[in-house]
Amino acid sequence: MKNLNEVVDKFQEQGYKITPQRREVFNILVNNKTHPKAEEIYAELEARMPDVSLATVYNTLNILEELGMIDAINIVGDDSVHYDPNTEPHDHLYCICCHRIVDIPKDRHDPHFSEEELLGFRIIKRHVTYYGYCPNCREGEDIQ
Amino acid sequence: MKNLNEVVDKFQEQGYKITPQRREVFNILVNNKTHPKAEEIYAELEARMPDVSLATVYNTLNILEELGMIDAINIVGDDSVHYDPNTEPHDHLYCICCHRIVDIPKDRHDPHFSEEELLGFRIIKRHVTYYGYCPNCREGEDIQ
DNA sequence: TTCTAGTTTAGAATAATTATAAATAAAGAA
DNA sequence: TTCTTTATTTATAATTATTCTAAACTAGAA
Repeated sequence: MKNLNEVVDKFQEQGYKITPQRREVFNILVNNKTHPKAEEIYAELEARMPDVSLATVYNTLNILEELGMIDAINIVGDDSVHYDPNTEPHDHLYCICCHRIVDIPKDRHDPHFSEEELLGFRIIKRHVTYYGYCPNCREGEDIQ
Repeated sequence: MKNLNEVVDKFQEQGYKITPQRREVFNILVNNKTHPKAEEIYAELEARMPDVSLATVYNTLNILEELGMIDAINIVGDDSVHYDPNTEPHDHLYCICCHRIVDIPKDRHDPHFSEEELLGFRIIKRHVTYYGYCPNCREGEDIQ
């Protein structure tokens, strides 16, 4: 999800209508690096469209995921799904302390998976998440 | 969780009592390779102890996790937590079709992560999950 | 402008998990 | 063994994230 038009086109192409609510969700997600959950997107959306419903957010996210425009991420110890508008394969860092999710630049580590078969499985995608303490939360390091 | 005594000792060492319910949960988990969720453990437990409560299962699992005797796993598209009594670092394969989780033998792939720092994060653990179709579900391959 | 099918909305329903508080039982001490 | 203390179990209520429902609404084609 790099730009609005790309998403709008894909929606229309698939017979989904473009509503102001959906357009605003798209705006929130395009180039968003924060890996928000539905509730967070709803909070931001509600600030701009007071009468919007949470169900609409879920509905839009589900379609976006189905169309492959966002990825769902889940994190051990966090019971809501986070969404990532960057669907290029990349890994994540999660801070156990402040609960941030951070992208790991693709070139940065572990040359990325490219097999399409493993133990007889036909592989579709791979999720890699590192759990740890982010630079901010490491202050006073020896505490944790 | 390779054997009962190991778990029983650790519980007592930490001041937790050993009840028949807990002992039975341990039995279900020791050497279990199926990555069960609470509900599944409860079903098996109930067959042996009809009056047991689901809350006891959750309570026991939470302590086991806190003591590092099992790991929680979560899977995109599956909203319950699965538990892995094998706490040696290893990766997972998940079948999108039949929802099985399978261990990837450690030697089998991707020499395992050993860094303890990445982008300023102090890393505690890493989760790697491959999503795909297992050998059984691949039959009639071109369907999916 | 009209029409229709898809969408939004509020609220109910569902599912996984945690919290509560009374009844019970483990395990150490007498 | 029995007593005592404190943790545990149980049933049930509460909570949280998400999905469902059905009536009201609207995008977009004709």
